[in-house]
Amino acid sequence: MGSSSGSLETSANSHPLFSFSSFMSTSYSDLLTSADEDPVTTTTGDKGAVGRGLSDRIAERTGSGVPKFKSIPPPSLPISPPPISPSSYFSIPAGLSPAELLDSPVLLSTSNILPSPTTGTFPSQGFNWRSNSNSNQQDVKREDKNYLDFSFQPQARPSTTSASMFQPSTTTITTEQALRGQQPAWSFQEPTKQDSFSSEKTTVKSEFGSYQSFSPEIATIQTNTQSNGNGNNGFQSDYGSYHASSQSIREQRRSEDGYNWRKYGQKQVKGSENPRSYYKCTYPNCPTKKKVERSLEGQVTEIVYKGTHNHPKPQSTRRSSLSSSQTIQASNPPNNEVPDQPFVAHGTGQMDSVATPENSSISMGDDDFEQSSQKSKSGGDDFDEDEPEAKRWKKESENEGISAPGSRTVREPRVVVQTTSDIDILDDGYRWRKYGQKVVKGNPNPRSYYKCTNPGCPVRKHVERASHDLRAVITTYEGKHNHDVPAARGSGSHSVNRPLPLPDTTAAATTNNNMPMAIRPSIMTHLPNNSTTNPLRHVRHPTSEAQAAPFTLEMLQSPDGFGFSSFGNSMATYMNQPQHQDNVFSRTKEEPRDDMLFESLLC
DNA sequence: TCTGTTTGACCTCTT
DNA sequence: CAAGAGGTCAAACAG
Repeated sequence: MGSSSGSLETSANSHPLFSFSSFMSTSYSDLLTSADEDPVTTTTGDKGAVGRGLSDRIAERTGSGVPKFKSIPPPSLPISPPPISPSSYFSIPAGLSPAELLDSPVLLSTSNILPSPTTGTFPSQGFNWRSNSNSNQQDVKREDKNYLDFSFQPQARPSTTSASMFQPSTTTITTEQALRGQQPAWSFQEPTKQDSFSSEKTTVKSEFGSYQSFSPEIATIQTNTQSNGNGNNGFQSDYGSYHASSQSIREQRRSEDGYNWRKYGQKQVKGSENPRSYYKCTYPNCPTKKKVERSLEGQVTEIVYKGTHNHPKPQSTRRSSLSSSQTIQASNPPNNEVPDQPFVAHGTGQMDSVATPENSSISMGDDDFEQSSQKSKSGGDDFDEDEPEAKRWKKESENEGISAPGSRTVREPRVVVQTTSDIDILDDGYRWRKYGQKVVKGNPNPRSYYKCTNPGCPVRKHVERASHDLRAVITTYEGKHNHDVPAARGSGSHSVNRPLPLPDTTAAATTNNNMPMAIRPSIMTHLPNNSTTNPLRHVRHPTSEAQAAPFTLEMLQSPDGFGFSSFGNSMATYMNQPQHQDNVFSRTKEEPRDDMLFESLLC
């Protein structure tokens, strides 16, 4: 994985498997038709089927149609695309689990994705994201169906999936964040077309909103780790093949992420109209849990994982096409300790169709290909998952201000998908356990609260995105580590990549660009020249010598506009927020506001 | 009968 | 210390 984001982007531009510019400047029908006709976008290898509708292909392969799932929403839900609001970032289609997006290669695209505010992790994966329409939704406009048939081929990269490309312990990935990462993944062919892009942003949102008209169950995220986009490397997704497997609907619904979950509770949380459901992994003694918030439309609005699976992904017949899965995993022996599953190549729209980033494996393709994406121990998470403290989920989130209460069809589309593990190896080298999250006054963005997991260490920190610029991540430290930086887990290179100690936290608070960039090993693997090529500059955290009191302001930004610039532009556009290139290139101009932000945060 | 979901009650933690 | 909120339990229920 020697590919830097630069090379990736270059590749993407050279081979715009998915040209966002064209995407934005043409009708979706044209685009998708074109995309379908474009051999490059054919990732299944079944080129003959590409140009046809999903339902056709399914019908052809299965002799019937798209299997109906338990929770197929009413056909053609007349959910109009949410109006764009300043706080609207993205709308996950009702059927397309945000987690799927989250776990989809799109969101894990390396080139320009924002790292987790806490981990600074840059998941990476070349892929194709193929989302298809439901044959059951015959009344859905063809155009929309075509749209759902698009492919993302954000970047070209070697077919080899490096285990270290992934960060099993990566946590707290929000859809917002992930989606921003997604944007640049759409291979912006011509930065000069940003204006047109901007002008189309509404369309983009609308189109995504149109997802809601589809049954999520048919959404297929197609993953392709191949660089050429021909999808011949075996890590392919094919909806038809996937459904050709004769697994039961129930089984599909239950274990889209490869794990089996049992719902053990549901609560109506304050500040949200969405009920929160609690799930446990059904594997004996597996401590993994997840909680899922769904909108009234059934749209997943938040998913928070807790814990790490202590078992391999179930290899039961419940999984589709076991053989393929086994094949993949044979080449990538499952980490029993931390099964991986970052991607769900084919989603059913069920919230179960998600993968825990910290335990992810690639669930790819027609045969439910699964590939342990993180075989290195860089994210091995050798922590004790069962320790008492991990038993709690403390105030994970309060999403007031995130979703607009009282409105079903026009609720704030900002979907926050959080995936957390109990303990994170953050990019500062220390291990942190998230113990809470809250939306604080003055900032609509939730603040993640972490504490150092080292026994007796009092250090805590909280991380949040600046209200004025989501690319700005503010990390506030409290206390001083009474221990050294823990040894890297499994990766000898980890220590090498440890963040450079900051002389003091003030420096950290004021540094924005060109700061030493601490990148986790996995990142390093594909961003060898991260200091210059990585689009995201995540300022280092203070070390044990410099955390006594302080606040650290971390800014995610691109000093050179490389990669990230397109990200910034795209994101700003996508978010429909007036933060364009100025923000991208002139972060320092906002520092005064950062001070103000701090003040507000301290209140 | 089994498995999973629902839901009210209870527990724990934070404020 | 109390109140409120979130998380979990477990009996009842459904398929």
